[in-house]
Amino acid sequence: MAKRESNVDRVYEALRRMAADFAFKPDQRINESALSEVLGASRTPLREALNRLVAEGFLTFQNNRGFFCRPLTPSYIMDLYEARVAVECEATRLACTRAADEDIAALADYLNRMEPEYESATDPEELLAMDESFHARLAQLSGNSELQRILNNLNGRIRYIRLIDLKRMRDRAGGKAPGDISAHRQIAEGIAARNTDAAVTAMRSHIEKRREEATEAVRIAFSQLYVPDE
Amino acid sequence: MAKRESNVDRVYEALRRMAADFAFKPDQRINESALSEVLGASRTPLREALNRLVAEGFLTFQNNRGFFCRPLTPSYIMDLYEARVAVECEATRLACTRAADEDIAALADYLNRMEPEYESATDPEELLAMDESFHARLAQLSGNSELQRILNNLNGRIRYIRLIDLKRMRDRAGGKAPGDISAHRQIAEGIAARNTDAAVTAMRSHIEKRREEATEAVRIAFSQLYVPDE
DNA sequence: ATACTCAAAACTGTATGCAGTTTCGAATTC
DNA sequence: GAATTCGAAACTGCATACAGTTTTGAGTAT
Repeated sequence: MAKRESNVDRVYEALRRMAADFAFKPDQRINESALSEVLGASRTPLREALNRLVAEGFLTFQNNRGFFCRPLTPSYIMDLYEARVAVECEATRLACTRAADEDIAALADYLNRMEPEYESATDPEELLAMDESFHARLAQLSGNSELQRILNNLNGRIRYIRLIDLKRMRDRAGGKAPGDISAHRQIAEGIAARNTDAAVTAMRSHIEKRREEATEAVRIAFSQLYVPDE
Repeated sequence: MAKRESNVDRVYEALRRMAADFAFKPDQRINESALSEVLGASRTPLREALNRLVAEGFLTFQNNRGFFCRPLTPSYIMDLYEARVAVECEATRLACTRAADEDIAALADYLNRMEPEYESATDPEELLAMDESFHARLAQLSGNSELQRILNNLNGRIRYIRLIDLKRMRDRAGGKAPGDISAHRQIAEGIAARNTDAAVTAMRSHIEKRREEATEAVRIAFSQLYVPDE
Protein backbone atom coordinates (compact mmCIF):
# COMPACT_ATOMS: atom_id res chain seq x y z
CA MET A 1 0.00 0.00 0.00
CA ALA A 2 1.40 3.32 -1.06
CA LYS A 3 1.66 6.13 1.42
CA ARG A 4 -0.58 8.87 0.07
CA GLU A 5 0.33 11.87 2.17
CA SER A 6 3.90 12.72 2.91
CA ASN A 7 5.25 13.83 6.21
CA VAL A 8 6.10 17.23 4.77
CA ASP A 9 2.48 17.81 3.78
CA ARG A 10 1.20 16.80 7.17
CA VAL A 11 3.74 18.98 8.94
CA TYR A 12 3.02 21.84 6.55
CA GLU A 13 -0.72 21.73 7.24
CA ALA A 14 -0.14 21.66 10.98
CA LEU A 15 2.29 24.56 10.81
CA ARG A 16 0.03 26.61 8.58
CA ARG A 17 -2.76 26.29 11.11
CA MET A 18 -0.41 27.16 13.94
CA ALA A 19 0.97 30.17 12.07
CA ALA A 20 -2.51 31.34 11.06
CA ASP A 21 -3.68 31.16 14.68
CA PHE A 22 -0.53 32.80 16.00
CA ALA A 23 0.31 29.71 18.02
CA PHE A 24 3.72 31.31 17.66
CA LYS A 25 3.78 34.80 19.04
CA PRO A 26 4.77 37.64 16.72
CA ASP A 27 8.53 37.79 16.13
CA GLN A 28 9.02 34.70 18.26
CA ARG A 29 11.90 32.50 17.27
CA ILE A 30 10.93 28.97 16.31
CA ASN A 31 12.97 26.17 17.81
CA GLU A 32 13.29 23.47 15.17
CA SER A 33 14.28 20.62 17.44
CA ALA A 34 11.47 21.20 19.89
CA LEU A 35 8.94 21.68 17.12
CA SER A 36 10.02 18.58 15.24
CA GLU A 37 9.48 16.55 18.38
CA VAL A 38 6.00 17.98 18.89
CA LEU A 39 5.07 17.26 15.28
CA GLY A 40 6.62 13.81 15.24
CA ALA A 41 8.99 14.35 12.37
CA SER A 42 12.66 15.07 11.99
CA ARG A 43 14.08 18.46 11.22
CA THR A 44 14.52 17.73 7.51
CA PRO A 45 10.82 17.65 6.51
CA LEU A 46 10.08 20.29 9.12
CA ARG A 47 12.49 22.72 7.53
CA GLU A 48 11.05 22.05 4.09
CA ALA A 49 7.60 22.96 5.37
CA LEU A 50 8.97 26.03 7.16
CA ASN A 51 10.55 27.20 3.91
CA ARG A 52 7.21 27.00 2.15
CA LEU A 53 5.64 29.09 4.88
CA VAL A 54 8.37 31.70 4.57
CA ALA A 55 7.69 31.97 0.85
CA GLU A 56 3.99 32.38 1.63
CA GLY A 57 4.62 35.16 4.12
CA PHE A 58 3.51 33.32 7.25
CA LEU A 59 7.00 33.24 8.70
CA THR A 60 10.27 35.06 8.27
CA PHE A 61 13.77 33.73 8.16
CA GLN A 62 17.21 34.97 9.14
CA ASN A 63 20.45 33.32 8.23
CA ASN A 64 21.99 31.27 11.02
CA ARG A 65 19.22 32.42 13.33
CA GLY A 66 16.37 30.38 11.95
CA PHE A 67 12.64 30.91 11.49
CA PHE A 68 10.47 33.49 13.19
CA CYS A 69 6.78 34.14 13.42
CA ARG A 70 5.73 37.09 11.26
CA PRO A 71 5.24 40.36 13.11
CA LEU A 72 1.78 41.70 13.82
CA THR A 73 1.38 45.41 13.27
CA PRO A 74 -1.50 47.63 12.18
CA SER A 75 0.27 48.55 8.95
CA TYR A 76 0.88 44.90 8.10
CA ILE A 77 -2.81 44.11 8.47
CA MET A 78 -3.68 47.24 6.53
CA ASP A 79 -1.46 46.06 3.67
CA LEU A 80 -3.16 42.69 3.60
CA TYR A 81 -6.63 44.25 3.47
CA GLU A 82 -5.60 46.60 0.70
CA ALA A 83 -4.21 43.68 -1.26
CA ARG A 84 -7.54 41.93 -0.76
CA VAL A 85 -9.31 44.94 -2.23
CA ALA A 86 -7.05 44.75 -5.27
CA VAL A 87 -7.59 41.05 -5.79
CA GLU A 88 -11.27 40.79 -5.01
CA CYS A 89 -12.36 43.87 -6.92
CA GLU A 90 -10.64 42.59 -10.03
CA ALA A 91 -12.11 39.14 -9.46
CA THR A 92 -15.53 40.74 -9.22
CA ARG A 93 -14.94 42.68 -12.40
CA LEU A 94 -13.92 39.54 -14.26
CA ALA A 95 -16.86 37.62 -12.86
CA CYS A 96 -19.23 40.26 -14.20
CA THR A 97 -17.68 40.01 -17.62
CA ARG A 98 -17.31 36.33 -18.11
CA ALA A 99 -18.90 34.09 -15.47
CA ALA A 100 -21.54 31.71 -16.79
CA ASP A 101 -25.12 32.54 -15.87
CA GLU A 102 -25.57 29.21 -14.13
CA ASP A 103 -22.46 29.73 -11.99
CA ILE A 104 -23.70 33.14 -10.93
CA ALA A 105 -27.06 31.61 -10.12
CA ALA A 106 -25.25 28.96 -8.07
CA LEU A 107 -23.61 31.71 -6.01
CA ALA A 108 -26.99 33.33 -5.33
CA ASP A 109 -28.36 29.91 -4.40
CA TYR A 110 -25.48 29.40 -2.04
CA LEU A 111 -26.28 32.68 -0.32
CA ASN A 112 -29.94 31.73 0.04
CA ARG A 113 -29.16 28.32 1.44
CA MET A 114 -26.61 29.78 3.83
CA GLU A 115 -28.73 32.65 5.07
CA PRO A 116 -30.55 30.82 7.91
CA GLU A 117 -27.33 29.26 9.11
CA TYR A 118 -25.53 32.55 8.76
CA GLU A 119 -28.14 34.51 10.71
CA SER A 120 -28.32 31.97 13.51
CA ALA A 121 -24.62 31.16 13.79
CA THR A 122 -23.02 32.24 17.01
CA ASP A 123 -19.57 30.71 16.70
CA PRO A 124 -17.09 33.19 15.19
CA GLU A 125 -15.09 30.40 13.57
CA GLU A 126 -18.19 29.15 11.82
CA LEU A 127 -19.17 32.62 10.67
CA LEU A 128 -15.70 33.27 9.38
CA ALA A 129 -15.62 29.98 7.46
CA MET A 130 -18.90 30.90 5.76
CA ASP A 131 -17.68 34.39 4.96
CA GLU A 132 -14.43 33.11 3.48
CA SER A 133 -16.35 30.52 1.54
CA PHE A 134 -18.43 33.21 -0.16
CA HIS A 135 -15.38 35.20 -1.12
CA ALA A 136 -13.59 32.10 -2.38
CA ARG A 137 -16.58 31.12 -4.51
CA LEU A 138 -16.76 34.58 -5.95
CA ALA A 139 -13.07 34.43 -6.81
CA GLN A 140 -13.79 31.15 -8.57
CA LEU A 141 -16.28 32.96 -10.78
CA SER A 142 -13.42 35.05 -12.09
CA GLY A 143 -12.03 31.90 -13.66
CA ASN A 144 -8.57 33.13 -12.71
CA SER A 145 -6.62 30.69 -10.57
CA GLU A 146 -3.88 33.18 -9.71
CA LEU A 147 -6.38 35.53 -8.13
CA GLN A 148 -7.81 32.58 -6.22
CA ARG A 149 -4.39 31.54 -5.06
CA ILE A 150 -3.43 35.01 -3.90
CA LEU A 151 -6.72 35.50 -2.11
CA ASN A 152 -6.35 32.20 -0.31
CA ASN A 153 -2.93 33.25 0.88
CA LEU A 154 -4.07 36.69 2.04
CA ASN A 155 -7.06 35.26 3.86
CA GLY A 156 -4.86 32.78 5.67
CA ARG A 157 -2.76 35.60 7.03
CA ILE A 158 -5.71 37.82 7.90
CA ARG A 159 -7.81 35.10 9.49
CA TYR A 160 -6.59 35.56 13.02
CA ILE A 161 -7.44 39.25 13.07
CA ARG A 162 -10.85 38.68 11.57
CA LEU A 163 -11.55 36.12 14.25
CA ILE A 164 -10.59 38.58 16.97
CA ASP A 165 -12.79 41.15 15.28
CA LEU A 166 -15.78 38.83 15.12
CA LYS A 167 -15.36 37.85 18.75
CA ARG A 168 -15.27 41.47 19.74
CA MET A 169 -18.45 42.18 17.80
CA ARG A 170 -20.14 39.16 19.34
CA ASP A 171 -19.23 40.28 22.82
CA ARG A 172 -20.46 43.79 22.22
CA ALA A 173 -23.71 42.54 20.70
CA GLY A 174 -24.32 40.20 23.62
CA GLY A 175 -23.45 36.72 22.48
CA LYS A 176 -24.53 37.21 18.90
CA ALA A 177 -22.12 37.99 16.12
CA PRO A 178 -23.79 39.95 13.37
CA GLY A 179 -23.92 38.00 10.16
CA ASP A 180 -23.73 40.77 7.63
CA ILE A 181 -24.99 38.83 4.67
CA SER A 182 -26.58 41.88 3.07
CA ALA A 183 -23.26 43.12 1.70
CA HIS A 184 -22.64 39.76 0.11
CA ARG A 185 -26.08 39.78 -1.40
CA GLN A 186 -25.53 43.22 -2.83
CA ILE A 187 -22.33 42.09 -4.50
CA ALA A 188 -23.96 38.95 -5.88
CA GLU A 189 -26.85 40.97 -7.27
CA GLY A 190 -24.48 43.34 -9.00
CA ILE A 191 -22.79 40.41 -10.68
CA ALA A 192 -26.08 38.81 -11.63
CA ALA A 193 -27.14 42.06 -13.29
CA ARG A 194 -23.72 42.19 -15.00
CA ASN A 195 -23.41 45.63 -13.50
CA THR A 196 -19.65 45.78 -13.08
CA ASP A 197 -19.47 49.18 -11.43
CA ALA A 198 -22.13 48.39 -8.87
CA ALA A 199 -20.63 45.02 -7.99
CA VAL A 200 -17.06 46.31 -7.73
CA THR A 201 -18.11 49.32 -5.68
CA ALA A 202 -20.05 47.07 -3.30
CA MET A 203 -17.06 44.75 -2.96
CA ARG A 204 -14.68 47.60 -2.31
CA SER A 205 -16.76 49.20 0.37
CA HIS A 206 -17.45 45.81 1.96
CA ILE A 207 -13.77 45.02 2.38
CA GLU A 208 -12.82 48.54 3.34
CA LYS A 209 -15.42 48.54 6.07
CA ARG A 210 -13.85 45.40 7.46
CA ARG A 211 -10.43 46.91 7.17
CA GLU A 212 -11.35 49.76 9.44
CA GLU A 213 -12.64 47.43 12.10
CA ALA A 214 -9.44 45.45 11.82
CA THR A 215 -7.22 48.25 13.07
CA GLU A 216 -8.93 48.11 16.43
CA ALA A 217 -8.80 44.33 16.32
CA VAL A 218 -5.02 44.40 15.99
CA ARG A 219 -4.77 46.23 19.28
CA ILE A 220 -6.93 43.58 20.91
CA ALA A 221 -5.01 40.78 19.22
CA PHE A 222 -1.84 42.14 20.72
CA SER A 223 -3.20 42.03 24.22
CA GLN A 224 -4.59 38.54 23.68
CA LEU A 225 -1.33 37.21 22.32
CA TYR A 226 0.56 38.41 25.34
CA VAL A 227 -1.82 36.84 27.81
CA PRO A 228 -1.12 33.23 26.89
CA ASP A 229 -3.69 31.64 29.21
CA GLU A 230 -7.04 31.02 27.58
CA MET B 1 34.92 35.23 9.63
CA ALA B 2 31.21 34.66 9.54
CA LYS B 3 29.63 33.25 6.42
CA ARG B 4 27.16 35.86 5.26
CA GLU B 5 25.16 34.05 2.60
CA SER B 6 23.85 30.57 3.12
CA ASN B 7 23.97 27.77 0.64
CA VAL B 8 20.18 27.70 0.50
CA ASP B 9 20.05 31.36 -0.52
CA ARG B 10 22.63 30.89 -3.22
CA VAL B 11 20.87 27.80 -4.56
CA TYR B 12 17.52 29.57 -4.35
CA GLU B 13 18.73 32.52 -6.40
CA ALA B 14 20.22 30.25 -9.03
CA LEU B 15 17.06 28.18 -9.24
CA ARG B 16 14.81 31.21 -9.44
CA ARG B 17 16.75 32.47 -12.41
CA MET B 18 16.65 29.05 -14.03
CA ALA B 19 12.92 28.70 -13.42
CA ALA B 20 12.20 32.24 -14.64
CA ASP B 21 14.13 31.54 -17.85
CA PHE B 22 12.55 28.13 -18.33
CA ALA B 23 15.95 26.46 -18.09
CA PHE B 24 13.66 23.62 -17.12
CA LYS B 25 11.13 22.87 -19.81
CA PRO B 26 7.44 23.06 -18.93
CA ASP B 27 6.25 20.03 -16.97
CA GLN B 28 9.75 18.62 -16.95
CA ARG B 29 10.67 16.56 -13.94
CA ILE B 30 13.59 17.91 -11.94
CA ASN B 31 16.26 15.44 -10.93
CA GLU B 32 17.47 16.42 -7.47
CA SER B 33 20.72 14.49 -7.47
CA ALA B 34 21.85 15.80 -10.84
CA LEU B 35 20.80 19.34 -9.99
CA SER B 36 22.51 19.29 -6.61
CA GLU B 37 25.74 18.32 -8.32
CA VAL B 38 25.43 21.13 -10.85
CA LEU B 39 24.76 23.65 -8.10
CA GLY B 40 27.44 22.36 -5.80
CA ALA B 41 25.25 21.61 -2.80
CA SER B 42 23.68 18.55 -1.31
CA ARG B 43 20.04 17.64 -1.70
CA THR B 44 19.06 19.03 1.69
CA PRO B 45 19.52 22.75 0.94
CA LEU B 46 18.43 22.14 -2.64
CA ARG B 47 15.10 20.76 -1.54
CA GLU B 48 14.58 23.66 0.85
CA ALA B 49 15.06 26.07 -2.03
CA LEU B 50 12.79 23.99 -4.28
CA ASN B 51 10.07 24.12 -1.65
CA ARG B 52 10.23 27.91 -1.59
CA LEU B 53 9.85 27.99 -5.35
CA VAL B 54 6.83 25.70 -5.18
CA ALA B 55 5.20 28.07 -2.72
CA GLU B 56 5.95 30.94 -5.07
CA GLY B 57 4.39 29.18 -8.03
CA PHE B 58 7.57 28.70 -10.07
CA LEU B 59 7.49 24.94 -9.69
CA THR B 60 5.00 22.24 -8.85
CA PHE B 61 5.36 19.21 -6.68
CA GLN B 62 3.92 15.70 -6.57
CA ASN B 63 4.32 13.30 -3.72
CA ASN B 64 6.98 10.67 -4.26
CA ARG B 65 7.53 11.98 -7.78
CA GLY B 66 9.36 15.17 -6.95
CA PHE B 67 9.50 18.66 -8.39
CA PHE B 68 8.39 19.76 -11.84
CA CYS B 69 8.70 22.89 -13.88
CA ARG B 70 5.44 24.81 -14.04
CA PRO B 71 3.42 24.33 -17.22
CA LEU B 72 3.28 27.05 -19.86
CA THR B 73 -0.14 27.63 -21.34
CA PRO B 74 -1.92 30.67 -22.75
CA SER B 75 -4.48 30.62 -19.94
CA TYR B 76 -1.73 30.51 -17.31
CA ILE B 77 -0.08 33.61 -18.78
CA MET B 78 -3.46 35.27 -19.09
CA ASP B 79 -4.10 34.66 -15.40
CA LEU B 80 -0.78 36.23 -14.47
CA TYR B 81 -1.47 39.33 -16.54
CA GLU B 82 -4.93 39.70 -15.07
CA ALA B 83 -3.46 39.44 -11.60
CA ARG B 84 -1.00 42.15 -12.55
CA VAL B 85 -3.90 44.38 -13.57
CA ALA B 86 -5.48 43.80 -10.18
CA VAL B 87 -2.32 44.58 -8.25
CA GLU B 88 -0.97 47.45 -10.29
CA CYS B 89 -4.26 49.30 -10.71
CA GLU B 90 -4.80 49.25 -6.97
CA ALA B 91 -1.21 50.30 -6.40
CA THR B 92 -1.78 53.19 -8.78
CA ARG B 93 -4.94 54.15 -6.98
CA LEU B 94 -3.19 54.15 -3.62
CA ALA B 95 -0.27 56.11 -5.04
CA CYS B 96 -2.66 58.81 -6.25
CA THR B 97 -4.20 59.04 -2.82
CA ARG B 98 -1.23 58.98 -0.54
CA ALA B 99 2.18 59.17 -2.20
CA ALA B 100 4.31 62.13 -1.15
CA ASP B 101 4.73 64.86 -3.78
CA GLU B 102 8.49 64.46 -3.75
CA ASP B 103 8.27 60.71 -4.35
CA ILE B 104 5.97 61.26 -7.31
CA ALA B 105 8.39 63.85 -8.63
CA ALA B 106 11.18 61.33 -8.23
CA LEU B 107 9.28 58.89 -10.42
CA ALA B 108 8.86 61.51 -13.12
CA ASP B 109 12.55 62.33 -12.80
CA TYR B 110 13.39 58.69 -13.20
CA LEU B 111 11.37 58.55 -16.41
CA ASN B 112 13.14 61.60 -17.78
CA ARG B 113 16.58 60.30 -16.91
CA MET B 114 15.74 56.94 -18.42
CA GLU B 115 14.19 58.19 -21.60
CA PRO B 116 17.36 58.48 -23.72
CA GLU B 117 18.56 55.08 -22.59
CA TYR B 118 15.12 53.62 -23.12
CA GLU B 119 14.77 54.99 -26.63
CA SER B 120 18.21 53.85 -27.69
CA ALA B 121 18.25 50.47 -25.97
CA THR B 122 18.28 47.53 -28.31
CA ASP B 123 18.77 44.65 -25.90
CA PRO B 124 15.42 43.14 -24.84
CA GLU B 125 16.80 42.16 -21.43
CA GLU B 126 17.82 45.74 -20.79
CA LEU B 127 14.48 47.11 -21.94
CA LEU B 128 12.64 44.65 -19.77
CA ALA B 129 14.73 45.51 -16.73
CA MET B 130 13.89 49.19 -17.20
CA ASP B 131 10.21 48.45 -17.70
CA GLU B 132 10.05 46.29 -14.59
CA SER B 133 11.92 48.93 -12.67
CA PHE B 134 9.29 51.55 -13.50
CA HIS B 135 6.47 49.29 -12.40
CA ALA B 136 8.30 48.34 -9.21
CA ARG B 137 8.91 51.99 -8.36
CA LEU B 138 5.29 52.80 -8.93
CA ALA B 139 4.27 49.95 -6.65
CA GLN B 140 6.58 51.43 -4.04
CA LEU B 141 4.59 54.67 -4.22
CA SER B 142 1.58 52.74 -2.98
CA GLY B 143 3.41 52.27 0.30
CA ASN B 144 1.99 48.74 0.43
CA SER B 145 4.60 46.05 0.74
CA GLU B 146 2.18 43.20 0.05
CA LEU B 147 1.31 44.64 -3.34
CA GLN B 148 5.02 45.04 -4.03
CA ARG B 149 5.69 41.49 -3.00
CA ILE B 150 2.91 40.05 -5.13
CA LEU B 151 3.93 42.12 -8.13
CA ASN B 152 7.52 40.96 -7.82
CA ASN B 153 6.37 37.38 -7.82
CA LEU B 154 4.06 37.82 -10.81
CA ASN B 155 6.73 39.61 -12.81
CA GLY B 156 9.19 36.83 -12.14
CA ARG B 157 6.82 34.32 -13.62
CA ILE B 158 5.86 36.49 -16.58
CA ARG B 159 9.38 37.61 -17.43
CA TYR B 160 10.18 34.85 -19.87
CA ILE B 161 7.13 35.56 -22.00
CA ARG B 162 7.74 39.28 -22.00
CA LEU B 163 11.26 38.66 -23.18
CA ILE B 164 10.02 36.50 -26.04
CA ASP B 165 7.52 39.20 -26.87
CA LEU B 166 10.14 41.95 -26.90
CA LYS B 167 12.44 39.88 -29.08
CA ARG B 168 9.63 39.30 -31.51
CA MET B 169 8.89 43.03 -31.68
CA ARG B 170 12.54 43.82 -32.17
CA ASP B 171 12.83 41.35 -35.02
CA ARG B 172 9.73 42.68 -36.73
CA ALA B 173 10.90 46.28 -36.32
CA GLY B 174 14.30 45.49 -37.74
CA GLY B 175 16.73 45.27 -34.86
CA LYS B 176 15.04 47.90 -32.76
CA ALA B 177 12.64 47.06 -29.96
CA PRO B 178 10.10 49.82 -29.44
CA GLY B 179 10.58 51.51 -26.10
CA ASP B 180 7.01 52.50 -25.31
CA ILE B 181 7.75 55.02 -22.64
CA SER B 182 4.73 57.15 -23.48
CA ALA B 183 2.36 54.83 -21.63
CA HIS B 184 4.51 55.08 -18.54
CA ARG B 185 4.62 58.82 -18.82
CA GLN B 186 0.85 58.98 -19.11
CA ILE B 187 0.48 56.95 -15.92
CA ALA B 188 3.01 59.06 -14.06
CA GLU B 189 1.28 62.26 -15.15
CA GLY B 190 -2.04 60.94 -13.94
CA ILE B 191 -0.55 60.29 -10.54
CA ALA B 192 1.19 63.66 -10.43
CA ALA B 193 -2.16 65.33 -11.12
CA ARG B 194 -3.73 63.13 -8.41
CA ASN B 195 -6.19 62.12 -11.07
CA THR B 196 -6.96 58.60 -9.90
CA ASP B 197 -9.30 57.63 -12.70
CA ALA B 198 -6.96 58.78 -15.43
CA ALA B 199 -3.94 57.07 -13.89
CA VAL B 200 -5.75 53.80 -13.20
CA THR B 201 -7.29 53.72 -16.66
CA ALA B 202 -3.92 54.34 -18.25
CA MET B 203 -2.36 51.57 -16.19
CA ARG B 204 -5.12 49.12 -17.02
CA SER B 205 -4.96 49.68 -20.73
CA HIS B 206 -1.16 49.59 -20.65
CA ILE B 207 -1.08 46.13 -19.07
CA GLU B 208 -3.98 44.80 -21.09
CA LYS B 209 -2.28 45.82 -24.29
CA ARG B 210 0.73 43.81 -23.24
CA ARG B 211 -1.47 40.91 -22.28
CA GLU B 212 -2.84 40.63 -25.77
CA GLU B 213 0.61 40.53 -27.28
CA ALA B 214 1.54 37.86 -24.79
CA THR B 215 -0.87 35.26 -26.14
CA GLU B 216 1.03 35.20 -29.40
CA ALA B 217 4.30 35.17 -27.48
CA VAL B 218 3.27 32.00 -25.67
CA ARG B 219 2.96 30.20 -28.97
CA ILE B 220 6.44 31.35 -29.91
CA ALA B 221 7.81 30.48 -26.49
CA PHE B 222 6.53 26.95 -26.95
CA SER B 223 8.37 26.51 -30.19
CA GLN B 224 11.55 28.00 -28.72
CA LEU B 225 11.43 25.78 -25.67
CA TYR B 226 11.17 22.67 -27.77
CA VAL B 227 14.10 23.55 -29.99
CA PRO B 228 16.79 23.27 -27.34
CA ASP B 229 19.73 24.38 -29.50
CA GLU B 230 20.45 28.07 -29.25
C1' DA C 1 5.16 -5.93 -33.84
C1' DT C 2 2.44 -5.08 -29.28
C1' DA C 3 1.25 -5.77 -24.69
C1' DC C 4 2.50 -7.48 -20.29
C1' DT C 5 5.51 -8.82 -16.19
C1' DC C 6 8.67 -8.14 -12.83
C1' DA C 7 13.15 -7.44 -10.99
C1' DA C 8 16.86 -4.14 -11.14
C1' DA C 9 18.02 0.65 -11.27
C1' DA C 10 17.01 5.25 -10.26
C1' DC C 11 14.93 8.45 -7.54
C1' DT C 12 12.50 10.58 -3.63
C1' DG C 13 11.50 10.91 1.69
C1' DT C 14 13.44 11.40 5.92
C1' DA C 15 16.46 10.41 10.04
C1' DT C 16 20.84 11.24 11.85
C1' DG C 17 25.33 13.20 12.78
C1' DC C 18 28.56 16.68 12.92
C1' DA C 19 30.58 21.32 11.83
C1' DG C 20 29.94 26.09 12.40
C1' DT C 21 27.30 29.91 14.52
C1' DT C 22 24.66 32.12 17.92
C1' DT C 23 22.92 32.53 22.53
C1' DC C 24 23.25 32.35 27.43
C1' DG C 25 24.98 33.00 31.89
C1' DA C 26 28.58 32.79 35.38
C1' DA C 27 32.70 34.94 36.46
C1' DT C 28 35.19 39.24 36.30
C1' DT C 29 35.99 44.09 36.13
C1' DC C 30 34.83 48.85 36.76
C1' DG D 1 24.97 47.43 40.83
C1' DA D 2 26.02 47.69 35.67
C1' DA D 3 28.83 46.46 31.98
C1' DT D 4 32.04 43.13 29.84
C1' DT D 5 34.24 38.79 28.75
C1' DC D 6 34.40 34.25 27.50
C1' DG D 7 33.54 29.41 27.56
C1' DA D 8 29.82 26.08 27.52
C1' DA D 9 25.37 24.90 25.88
C1' DA D 10 22.01 25.25 22.43
C1' DC D 11 20.85 25.80 17.95
C1' DT D 12 21.12 26.08 12.88
C1' DG D 13 23.33 24.49 8.20
C1' DC D 14 24.24 20.83 5.59
C1' DA D 15 26.13 16.24 4.01
C1' DT D 16 25.23 11.56 4.10
C1' DA D 17 22.90 7.19 4.52
C1' DC D 18 19.28 4.27 3.95
C1' DA D 19 14.31 2.93 3.51
C1' DG D 20 10.45 3.12 0.53
C1' DT D 21 8.52 4.37 -4.02
C1' DT D 22 8.54 4.99 -8.88
C1' DT D 23 10.54 4.24 -13.31
C1' DT D 24 12.81 1.53 -16.73
C1' DG D 25 13.71 -2.05 -19.78
C1' DA D 26 14.83 -6.90 -20.78
C1' DG D 27 12.37 -10.93 -21.21
C1' DT D 28 8.05 -13.32 -22.26
C1' DA D 29 3.62 -14.15 -24.07
C1' DT D 30 0.13 -13.01 -27.48
